[in-house]
Amino acid sequence: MRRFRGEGLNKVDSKGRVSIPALFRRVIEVCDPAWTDGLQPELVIVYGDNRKNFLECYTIDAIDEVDQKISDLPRGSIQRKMLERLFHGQSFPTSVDDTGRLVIPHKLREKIGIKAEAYFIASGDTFQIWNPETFQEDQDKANAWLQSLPEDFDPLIYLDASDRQPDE
Amino acid sequence: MRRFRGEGLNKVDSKGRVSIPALFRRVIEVCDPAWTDGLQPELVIVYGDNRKNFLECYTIDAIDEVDQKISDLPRGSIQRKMLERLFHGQSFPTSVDDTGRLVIPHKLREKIGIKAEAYFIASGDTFQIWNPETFQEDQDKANAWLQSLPEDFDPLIYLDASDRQPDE
DNA sequence: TTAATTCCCATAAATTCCCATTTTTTTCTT
DNA sequence: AAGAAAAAAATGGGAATTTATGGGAATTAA
Repeated sequence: MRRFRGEGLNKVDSKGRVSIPALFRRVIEVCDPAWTDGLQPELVIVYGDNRKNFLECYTIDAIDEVDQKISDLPRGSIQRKMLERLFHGQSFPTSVDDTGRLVIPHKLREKIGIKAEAYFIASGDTFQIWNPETFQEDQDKANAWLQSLPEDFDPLIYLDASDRQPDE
Repeated sequence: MRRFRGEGLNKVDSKGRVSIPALFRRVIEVCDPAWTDGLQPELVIVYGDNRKNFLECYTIDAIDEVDQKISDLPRGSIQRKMLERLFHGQSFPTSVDDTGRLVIPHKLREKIGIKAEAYFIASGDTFQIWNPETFQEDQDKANAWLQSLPEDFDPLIYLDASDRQPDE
């Protein structure tokens, strides 16, 4: 399973069109089982979690995996209802056009405050679309936190945490 | 099997006509075995569960699946009787007209309190029609619940629950 | 025969498609 | 290693199509 990597800043035109970073397009293509050369690879934009001020973009493979897990949850459970609303309701299926662009609907642009430019950043098997200023603020916070750590602290130490039990 | 995805808010006119979000129409078409280009694709509105304040719309494929399961239940059982009443009796078969609209009968509009606008939201292999205000109230509750969770809580964590055994 | 429903047509706005140009990156050649 | 040529990526604009919506005539039902 290919993963997204990298970041990018592109212009958004008056129709809401924006180029997807070329590296991302390769991943979107490979992760759409129905895609073949010449077709427009599909993806799904999830936007419903109002605690997040960015759009989360899923490949078809990634969203299929989520859908499968949702359908494994008990019918009628509150968790299932919430996740169905978020991933089935508050999401937007779309595709990459033949010039490598995506159309972000007006409503979604408004939601995250995108005007003339959109910032893209990889996040594992999804990527995020931010208003550049909003992202910068978030990044500043992250940097401040890093600054607060000891000079020789290595963030990689966190990786080992996943080997341990929760109460360790 | 295609699934519904997305949401939409459309006007209801004095005749009860309302446009179905275009993305939903594609799914309704594909999931009607009898449909072919030019025909009006069919669907079924289920409205009998009075604990729900929305209409649930089934594609032909989806309702066929439900019918099959009902007919597998023992004749005369209380379960079968209930489901037959709900899905066979308290349901309304209809079709999408050639301008992409649906007519919601007066009785059904009244039942869920629809006046000038109808809100559509996907829910897997069905979609729901709500009075916009009613949905918003429901969504406000969901949001409040999300807000009450820890800052970094990810609803996706529920998905992993399906990997575990029930008593784990 | 009134009222309700269906059918048919019209239009404005939004979206998609198609093509052209610019910019950036890569490759080739000297 | 520099510059030229080629390829790929990003961007812009207009035409064509689709969507959402409104209204009237024809048809059906009560």
